[in-house]
Amino acid sequence: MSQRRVGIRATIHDVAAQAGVSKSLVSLVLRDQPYVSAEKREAVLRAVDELSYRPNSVARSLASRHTHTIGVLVLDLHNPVFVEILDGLHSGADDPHLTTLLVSAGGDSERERRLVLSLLDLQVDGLVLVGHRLTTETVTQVMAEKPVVVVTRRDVRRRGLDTVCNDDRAGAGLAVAHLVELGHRNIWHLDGGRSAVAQDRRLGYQDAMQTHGLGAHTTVVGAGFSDDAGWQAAGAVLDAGERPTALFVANDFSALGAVARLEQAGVRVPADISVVGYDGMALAAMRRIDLTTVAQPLHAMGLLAARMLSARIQDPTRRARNTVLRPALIARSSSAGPPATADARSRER
Amino acid sequence: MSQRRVGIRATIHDVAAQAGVSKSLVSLVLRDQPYVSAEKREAVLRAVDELSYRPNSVARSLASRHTHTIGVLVLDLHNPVFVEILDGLHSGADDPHLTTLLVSAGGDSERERRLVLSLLDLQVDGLVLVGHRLTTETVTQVMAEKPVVVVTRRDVRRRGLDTVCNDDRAGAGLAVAHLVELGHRNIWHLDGGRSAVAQDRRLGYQDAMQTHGLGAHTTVVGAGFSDDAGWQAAGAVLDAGERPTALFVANDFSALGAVARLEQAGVRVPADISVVGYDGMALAAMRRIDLTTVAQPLHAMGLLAARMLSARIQDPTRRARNTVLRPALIARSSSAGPPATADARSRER
DNA sequence: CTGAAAGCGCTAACAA
DNA sequence: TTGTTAGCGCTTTCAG
Repeated sequence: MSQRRVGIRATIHDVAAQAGVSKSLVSLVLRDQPYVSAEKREAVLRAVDELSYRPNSVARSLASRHTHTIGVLVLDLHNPVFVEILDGLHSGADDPHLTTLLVSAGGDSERERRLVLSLLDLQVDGLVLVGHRLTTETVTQVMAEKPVVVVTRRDVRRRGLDTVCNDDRAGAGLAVAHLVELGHRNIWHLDGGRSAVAQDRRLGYQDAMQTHGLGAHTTVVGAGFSDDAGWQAAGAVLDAGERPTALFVANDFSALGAVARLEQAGVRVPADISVVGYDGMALAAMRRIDLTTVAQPLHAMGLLAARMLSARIQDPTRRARNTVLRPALIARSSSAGPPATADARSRER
Repeated sequence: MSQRRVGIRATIHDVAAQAGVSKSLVSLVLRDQPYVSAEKREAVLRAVDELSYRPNSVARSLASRHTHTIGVLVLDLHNPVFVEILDGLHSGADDPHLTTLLVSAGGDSERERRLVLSLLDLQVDGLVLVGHRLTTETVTQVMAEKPVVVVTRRDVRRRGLDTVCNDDRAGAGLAVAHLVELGHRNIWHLDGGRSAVAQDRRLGYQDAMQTHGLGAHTTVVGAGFSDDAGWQAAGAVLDAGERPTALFVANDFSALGAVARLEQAGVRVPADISVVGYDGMALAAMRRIDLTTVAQPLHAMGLLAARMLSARIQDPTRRARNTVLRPALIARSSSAGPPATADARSRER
């Protein structure tokens, strides 16, 4: 048995020596190529086992020009929405020979750029951007090197860029329809700010209000996507002369902040004001929270992104698709009918 | 100007040709080595720029035997506790030349093993395990190849394994002390199950109760680390003949589940029963939640792990440390004094 | 079926 | 200072 220093990995060379064959033969066996005699194959496998040999994937990549590795940039690991997309991504990339490398810069554009370039330098076979703050220029540059799929954003439009999103406008429509169906008419929107996603949800809200003949009640209060933003905006709602009976909030976190503010002011949810969020993060289903929300098909989005990427890696000439998935409303205990008015109460008798 | 096919990256060879120097000279310039004349350096840099050359780090690693890359295995990205540790890790590894590769298998031991081995095959310079479900055997095998730091677990004890944890027993003591100080005597514990961490917190609770002369009230209800586990266990508490005035729960998620169950039964928190969690995840600070908790210094733990790893990469012979950080109690609105008894009320006059 | 030989793109002595 | 020469560990023709 050949003697090796501890801590130093055996190489294909050691295995070849141990098995009494050539390097190439070992390589063939390891890559499951046909045309290797049973005896030799067995000898090689035995040597591999004895030496606990594992191929050096750096060397392998250098020679073979592909790494069986995909890189994933995540905008923000603190946001469960993205993490749930990652779950889908993992189930769509469950080939045991495929390694998924995650990277995140917490939304810092410059750091994101560096990380993505590092991934490229590591020769990943493709990239998934689960949300990002990259410049259009950087995205273009990256696409020129490797296949890229973008999830949740569709504002960066480039020929050849695959995207997976949910239909934010339609989703906002679902929220409004749900509330209208419960009997609400005075429905306000706490918006998400200036991002493309926030804008779509706002437009969806406005459209839907119009459609339901509620144009006169359309009211947008500036908020944001954070707990705190929802808290502040709800404060503004409370200060308004006339109060709505329902709030459609741009995302779940903000909705939670809004609920907290309302309850703190003694306004009951949903008895006095109903609240509907957006995203459908698993957290919203927690018993303590139990928020009605428009759920994006997060898992499906991740899964699809993984499939689109591998299709593109297989066939780089494949035509890029912009896939838009339909969200679904999940009714929970933060929404109910509007408080009965004296008028309504008398009619109920 | 040399002609290259699109989509194909320039190599050091192209740069050398373009600049009219040798490959080695380019390499020297790129690695900021001294002893390169200003003119040549400039010529190289210009060529690099013109060709948008970026070194292939796979080739670089193969030749130089190190990758400037560290691998991080995360037990569960859905748990904010781990994500907050990651934040610390990133700030401790903020060298722009260092890339941190994240990998997660959602607690699947076998997949974790494969991922960690992949990372090793990619020749990462070191590994951080932020929670893990690896067997002791796998950890030992991994340590034999590269420096490893384990965060949050200290049950796998190996010479040469660095670990960073918080002091769970002391933390449990803080929770009990807080409640005792508020006037509680009948304090129960909803535990976290059989893991080493859960056990430490349980033991810490039991010790502390003893210390405060409350041994007779010591009651442990089996629960777990999830929202749902807390919900169930709180149900059991409600069904008990005599009820405690305070609950110390094994972690924040479980505590949230418990609070939800109590409130659903009309038991007010903290008016009727106080609840203290453990971990100090940022989520617990959300307005809607506002949970009193024993906070681990998550950021510091991550930061420290990063520093320990780089120290170990620098000097592999460095003696391993088992660092235990002190947690701190954060009082929020889920804890208050016990409900005044008739007796106490009369005394208050 | 098997082995020899030529790289993959870069670093690292060693000369010059 | 700069260029030449060997590899790093593996894959991949191409003979045999």
